[in-house]
Order: sequence, then structure tokens, then C-alpha cells
Amino acid sequence: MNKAKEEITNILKKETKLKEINLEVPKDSALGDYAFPCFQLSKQYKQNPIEIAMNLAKTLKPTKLIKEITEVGPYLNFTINKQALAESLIKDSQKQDYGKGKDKKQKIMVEFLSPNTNKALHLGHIRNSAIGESLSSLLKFNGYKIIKTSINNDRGTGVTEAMLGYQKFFKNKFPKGKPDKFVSDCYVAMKKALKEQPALDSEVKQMLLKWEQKDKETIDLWKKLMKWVYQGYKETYKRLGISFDKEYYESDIYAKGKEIVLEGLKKGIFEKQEGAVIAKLEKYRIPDKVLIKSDNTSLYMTQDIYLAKLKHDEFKIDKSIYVVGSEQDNHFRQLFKILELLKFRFAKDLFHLSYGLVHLPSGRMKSREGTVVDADDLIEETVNLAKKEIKKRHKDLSEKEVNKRADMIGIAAIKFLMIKFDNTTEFIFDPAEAISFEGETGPYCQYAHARISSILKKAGKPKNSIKTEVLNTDEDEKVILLLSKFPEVVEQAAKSYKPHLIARYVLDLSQAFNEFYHACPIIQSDDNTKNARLNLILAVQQVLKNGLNILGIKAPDAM
RNA sequence: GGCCCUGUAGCCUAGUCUGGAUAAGGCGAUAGCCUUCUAAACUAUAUGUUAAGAGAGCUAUAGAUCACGAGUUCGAAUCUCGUCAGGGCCGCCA
Repeated sequence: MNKAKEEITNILKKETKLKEINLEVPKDSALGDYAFPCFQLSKQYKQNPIEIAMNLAKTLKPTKLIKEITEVGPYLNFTINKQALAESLIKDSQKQDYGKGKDKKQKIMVEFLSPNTNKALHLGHIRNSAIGESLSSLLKFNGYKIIKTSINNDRGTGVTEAMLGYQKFFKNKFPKGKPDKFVSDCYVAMKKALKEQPALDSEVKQMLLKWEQKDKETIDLWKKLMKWVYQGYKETYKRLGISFDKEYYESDIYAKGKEIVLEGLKKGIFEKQEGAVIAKLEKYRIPDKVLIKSDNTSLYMTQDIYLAKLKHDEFKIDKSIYVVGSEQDNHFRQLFKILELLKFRFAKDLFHLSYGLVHLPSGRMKSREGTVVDADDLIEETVNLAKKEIKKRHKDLSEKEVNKRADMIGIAAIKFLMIKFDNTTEFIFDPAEAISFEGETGPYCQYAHARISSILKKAGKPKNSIKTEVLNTDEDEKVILLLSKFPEVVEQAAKSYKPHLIARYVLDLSQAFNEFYHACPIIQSDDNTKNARLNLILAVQQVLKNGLNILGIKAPDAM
């Protein structure tokens, strides 16, 4: 909480004896910066809220930080003395660790991306990883120790279909372009063949069986394809800034978990029906779930039970977050309930961060039909557009520099688009919006940062001592107030696992800065004002950078 | 059929958890700004002038029955119930 808000809370607590003070922000900033609605006291005081507000306004005295306390109807409004607030704030917020939370001494594991390794990454993976990465950075910034993980679903029907597709249609060929795309081609070709000749299905089953029996030829083929896929992924990960502390592989653990389930069966937690082991969950208003198939093989769920335990055993984590799309809401409700029934202590520390699917204008993406937006293509397209824009503005940059900037800007545009909505929001992917750099976009925020850099470069480093009283226009004050709120925003976003709150904040700050920039001369002002404003924008620059960093977006000095 | 999520200007969203003042932002539309730090030319070398261009900038205006109906409350976009519409999931896929 910033100092001004803290002071208001303390004053009100002392006066009203309330334990919790819920302050609001007035709709109109002319009314004040914080408001205390007095309705909540009217029962206790047996007075109407307007009178209470009047009395409080008389009793409470302004302080150094609180310039004015006024009553407007039933509201008690507080106007902050921004110049006083700015005194320590500007210095504080120029530091790299401004907004950082205290060390929470807790370890959180964040699982995200978790691709099926029979195909290249698509648009959905971009949203997933943008959320996963930004959530991880956010929690880390807030003081948690973070372990990022992904489980590669590298076996099963899909992977086998890609393998058979390779054998049937691409035998002895090698990838020409990006190797994961080549594997996608094998998969899609096989899917197409299966549609035309459903009888081929038995060949898939046979090959899967051979794989499970560790038939050498089959395993070699599998290894070959997986190598290609990971080669391709590695490139995309690097470009998007995705990294993991630990990667799991379904092929290592897919058969495990059965023991846990069988033990549960023995204890009567699960039931056997028609040869399959089933968790009866309907009394919890969750659909029942098969845990071991009647052919005695396991399922994704079986493995997930094991993996949940493995994560806790291996890393001694305090919390486990799964970033997975909303289509699997039920899967995780089932998983968490099952783990609870099995009496694992960590069952209460699991959280499914569900996010809405990304649709295409033509409908839902289906990779088996090839109707997806490929991740690399999307990046390429956006980066190319950024390149054009850069060349329009700068004629004398080296090709290398243009490419570097274009990468930074294009990827910022994509990531920001993926994070700026609340995670539950589904959206229809509009290519024009993805490559737009105006309005509520990543490049807009980057531009604010770059602009500040360019001003500072021209003006030089400001002096340390600041006369904050000159920062007295509406625009100055708006920026100061926003700067003071950054730590609360981080806290709130981390608490609720909502990275989009950071995106919103960065937008607000960029906007406030741009308004300020247009209204308030900096370099042309008198020395005191110039120095104070340079210090102010230095603070804005740092906070923008901190915010963008959390979102996995680079803060450029020029663009 | 059951369960979960969503419904806010022409369009996209924030706000909903934790009820509070005139419902906020972006796109698009319309009308402007022409610089101070982007940028060209000129000479009078100026915080200059000029035609233009550019715009990851800014300002203003218009645009909302917060899906609909009821309830709770001093007060509802927000909580509860119902209806409608869209999306997702529903025992041996992930």
C-alpha cells in the first residue's frame, strides 16, 4: 500500500474503530483521490451517512500527505498532496526493485504449455505460454520462488499417427524447413488418410503397441521424430522467451500412477466397473472418471495423479499451478478431487489457472484438421509488419538493427494481446488486431518507454535533489498518483493470479505519461521544473520497465 | 438432459470476487492539434521560417435499458433466483 493510502487508512481506523477500511477511488478525480463511503457507519452511529461524513470532515485534520478532506454527500473524500507524496516516491520508484514483494519463503510450481509433441505450436500455445511466463514472473517479482515446468505429451495415439504418417508418406525424407513443422505435416497427412480409409486405424494401434513393447525399430523412429519436434520447439521457445526449470515427459511416467490408483481401489476410494477402475464423483457434482481402462492401461488422468505427487516429492513445493485451457476445467476438478480423496496433503494447494480458448473468425481451431494459426507464422507476419513500420521511420538503420527492433516490437504486440484480457475471456483472434501497434497494444507501451529514453538522452541525467512542489499540473499529479499504486497492483495481481492487471496498469501509466508529455514541457522549462520532471519520467521509465518485464516484454530505448 | 464459463456503445474489452457518486479504456466514426523531445528543406543560425509529410502521440464530439425479468438492500453492472443467447465439458482421448 502506498504511503498516502496507508495514512488515510490509519486515520480512519483510529477515528471510526473499524478494523477494515475499504477505500474507493472517486469516479471523478476532481472530487479527490480516495473516498470513504460513510454508509457502512450509519447503522452503528444511528445517523445518516451525510451527517457522518460532515462530522468526520470536521474532526479529521489534513496532514502533510493529505491535502484536503471534504465531504460530498455521504462520501468523505481525501485529496492527496501529490507533491509531498512525490518526495520519497520518485526516488523509490526509480529503483529496480520498486514494487517487488517481500520474500514469501514459498515455492510455487507453474506448469504451462505442455504440448502434444506430434505437431508444431499454434496460437493457443502462444496464449498459454504468455500467461504462464507472465504469471511466473509476476509471482517471482512478488516474492515467491518459482519453478517453471512443462510436461511434453510425447506418446500415445497422436504421436503414433505422426510416426505412421512419416513412414507412409515421407519415408527417409528429412525436414527442409522448421523440423517440428515437418512432423506436423506427417501427422496431418496421416489424419487425412485415416479419414479416407478408417481401416488404417488398426495399423496405428499396432504401432502404438509395438512402441509400448519397446520394439527397437519403432522406438528409433519415435526418437527421430521427437528430436525434430524439440529442435523446432527450441527455436520458438527462444524467440518467445519461454524457458523451463524442469521438463517432464509423458513417456517416462505414463505407466506410473496405476499403483496409487490400485491402492485407492483396495481402500474402497474407487470402484471397479466392467473391468475398469472408476472414481465416482457425481456426489460432488463432478462427472465420474475412469482411471484405469478395462484393458488395464492407464490414462492421462492416471499419469496426472502420479505427476502431482512427483512434483511435490521432487521439489517440496508449497503450491502447484496448472495453466491449462478452460476445455479442461472438468479434468482438473476431477484431478483435484481425486487427490483429495486419496488424502494427499498437497491436494488443497493445487490451482487450475483456466483461460478462455482463442477462436478463429472461422471457428474453433482444430489441429487435426489443420485449421490452426501456426505460432511461427504469426510471429513472422507480425515481425515483418514491424519491420516495415521501422523502415518507414528510420532510413539509416542497419538491417541487423532493424531486425532486432522488429523482433522486439512484433513479439511485444503478440504477447500483449494474449495477456491484456482477463484469463477467462475467450476471444476471436483477429489478425489485424494482432499486428496492430496502436491503441491498447504492447508497442504503445514500449513507445512510451522509448520516448522517455530519448528525452533523457537529450537532457542528460537529472540532479538528485528534487523540488517536487513544481510538479503541480493535473498531468504531473496523475502520473505521481499512478506511480504510487504500482506495488498494490503487483500485490493484487499476484494474489489473484491475474497478469492482465499488470498489462492494464502498464497501459494506464503509458497513457498518463503520453498525456503528461503533451501537456508539460520538460526540456524547455525552468531549471527546477526541468529537473523535477526529468526525475519524474525517470521513475515512469523504471516502472514501465518493471511492468513490461513481468509481461515478458522488452523495454526498448529506441524503436 | 447434467455441470462449468460468458453476455457491458457499431466492434473489442476493463470494472463483478470485496455492492456506493455522472459505468472506464481501445478500435472504428466525426472534428481538431502540427510540437517540446520524430523529421525535411531554407537562411536570417533563431525556442526562426516554409511547403509538405509523417504520426506506434494528443484533444474534443457522438455513441450504453450493463442480455431480459424478479428478489435482497438506504443503494445492484456487481449478490440471489428465474428466463433467454453463446461457448466448453460430460466413464475407458488429451
